[in-house]
Amino acid sequence: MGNRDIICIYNLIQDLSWYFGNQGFDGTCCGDLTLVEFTALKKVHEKEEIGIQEMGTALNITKSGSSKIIDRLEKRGYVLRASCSVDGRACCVVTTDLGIDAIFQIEERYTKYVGEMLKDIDNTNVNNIRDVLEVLVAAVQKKGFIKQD
Amino acid sequence: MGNRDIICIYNLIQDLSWYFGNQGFDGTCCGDLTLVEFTALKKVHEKEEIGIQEMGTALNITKSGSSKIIDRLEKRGYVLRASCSVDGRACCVVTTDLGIDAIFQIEERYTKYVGEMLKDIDNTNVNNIRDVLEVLVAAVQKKGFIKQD
DNA sequence: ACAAATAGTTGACAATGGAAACTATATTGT
DNA sequence: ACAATATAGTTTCCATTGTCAACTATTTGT
Repeated sequence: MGNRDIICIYNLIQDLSWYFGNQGFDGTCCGDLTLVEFTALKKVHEKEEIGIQEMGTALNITKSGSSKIIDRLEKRGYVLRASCSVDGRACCVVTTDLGIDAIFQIEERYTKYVGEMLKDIDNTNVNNIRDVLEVLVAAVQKKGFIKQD
Repeated sequence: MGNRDIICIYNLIQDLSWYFGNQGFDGTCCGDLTLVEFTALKKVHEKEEIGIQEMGTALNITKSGSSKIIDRLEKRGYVLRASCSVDGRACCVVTTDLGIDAIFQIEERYTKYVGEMLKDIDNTNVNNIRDVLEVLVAAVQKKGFIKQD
């Protein structure tokens, strides 16, 4: 496994990420949400219910930051802070119907973009792309966030 | 080409991007630089010399933002604003040796991370990963930043 | 029951990037 | 050639955002 290949892979991932990261948008990124807000919303939806701190950990954000992101989502009516039946200190954040709608709409927009992006690629290769991305995401999730040294 | 595949691919790219984007770091992301600063530095290096506005366009940032990012890089001694021989209004931003060093060091750190991440994957598959990422990056660059509507 | 730990909130703060006004140089039209 | 306009970059003002640390309210351990 040549080191050059790895450097190359790293650079490609970073290039790709730029387009799907904070700066990769003209105008608003995700409807009326920022990328962090949208990512948080998706995470809430994925987990069905989630605590504030758990949310922060999942997104690599402090619990204080996480609390404020949930504030913003709640203000727009996309999530609710339900109280947790087993622990009086904790929140169970859950998505509302409006929140689920928002996810679908934003996903649709992105999917349109990705679809156009890949329109000249045939089925077999699209499957290969999906498989490779699955491997990469699994690997990166297993390894966790990039630590300082 | 099923729509489900596309949604899936989109979600995977976004997941992957999170780890290589702004939030995907514990502590500082790129030595003493932020991700935007590092990306800008790499772009200057790649282009040999680049104007402030061109930089902004490449990164999808306003020229005002771009100017400030270059300020920060110049303050650390990583780039220089040279005057442009053909246009007295323009800057030719160029990297210094210190800047090139910084790129190498940061790249090394990331490469170590990616190498560990992929250590259980054999050569053939690593090549496949590289090829797929090349296709994706080419496609996304061709399509450009995600527009509103 | 009391001390320590934990979940979440809040206020103060620093960093960052955009909009718009500004300076200086280039280009264009007559 | 010269006035008008366009363009590259800078700067000021501003809103947004996320962190730190202090705080409240529960829960857990002994």
